[in-house]
Amino acid sequence: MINNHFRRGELYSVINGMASTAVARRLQKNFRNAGLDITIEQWSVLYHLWKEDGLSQQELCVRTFRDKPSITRLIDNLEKQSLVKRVASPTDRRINLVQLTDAALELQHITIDLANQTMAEALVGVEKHEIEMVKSVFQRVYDNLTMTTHEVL
Amino acid sequence: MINNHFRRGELYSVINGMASTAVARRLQKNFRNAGLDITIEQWSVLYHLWKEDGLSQQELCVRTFRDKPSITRLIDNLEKQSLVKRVASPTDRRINLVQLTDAALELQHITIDLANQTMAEALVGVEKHEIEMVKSVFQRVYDNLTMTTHEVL
DNA sequence: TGATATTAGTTGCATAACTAACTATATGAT
DNA sequence: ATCATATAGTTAGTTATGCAACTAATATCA
Repeated sequence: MINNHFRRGELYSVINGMASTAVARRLQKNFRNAGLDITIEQWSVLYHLWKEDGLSQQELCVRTFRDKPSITRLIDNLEKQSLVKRVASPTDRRINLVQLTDAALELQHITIDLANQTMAEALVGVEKHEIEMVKSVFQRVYDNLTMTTHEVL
Repeated sequence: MINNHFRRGELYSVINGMASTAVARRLQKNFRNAGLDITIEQWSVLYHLWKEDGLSQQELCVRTFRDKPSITRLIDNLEKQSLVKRVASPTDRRINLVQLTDAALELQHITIDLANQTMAEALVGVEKHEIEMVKSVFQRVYDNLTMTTHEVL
């Protein structure tokens, strides 16, 4: 019974443990070795802006699964490094549109190559269908938790 | 080609994104709602001590995938809350053995139940064999990265 | 034995996370 | 038009993470 408890308790560490920590650290190290002075968290924000420039901070919260203060400070730090700038929305002055600078556009290909390379290293010996299954499981986990959150609130 | 890049880049967010964030937040919220004033990181340390009490800080680093300063400060905070105490090893005075207090022993069943309950919510609609596959994939990812780390260093 | 290297743990610094409380702007109801 | 409410973003406080540099204790070996 205790054994059963522990086995299930370990599921948390599976989802939130060794693999994600190891991948994050390796990606950060690969950035650093390439002389890139950005964190993976900053990179993940840039990543969404490369897909669609000029997103609001609120929209970045949704897409990166972060809360508002986290995005505020990530944008602060990205702005310090002149990688993005905040531009007030012309139609709603509450909204900051976050826009990439030329410096950030230059980082795109290098960093995405590094991310691909890192994931390739990480996924040696993992089949395509296994990756799809992990994605699908995680999508269900996310849906389970966010849907019940809304119910509960 | 850019599309291909982006699709692969997204793998990082799969491993380190929505699902793990959502599970961590839910577990933390469930602790809080139960009046438990510990963080999930503190809980993850206690979890390993419940399995084996009196581990050294170094051993806790290995088991929780954290670096030494992280463990130092987690133990600091756990000690402030009187959940663990540091005891110098009798055979090697460099080593701190971390021992659970009675207060921590009392938390064990409640928090493990909450973790089980949280994982049960998270895993609704996920088959046992899918969980096993995720575990297996993550183990390979971890091995890939830690083995090449040692090679490289 | 004595110099050197290794190991365990701590401290300082920067970034990031969550919560709660706040400001400013916009929306809606009366 | 006005007052209440909702939304976008910021600030403050606590905890956590990673790296680098440090101290203290032990191990190695010449």
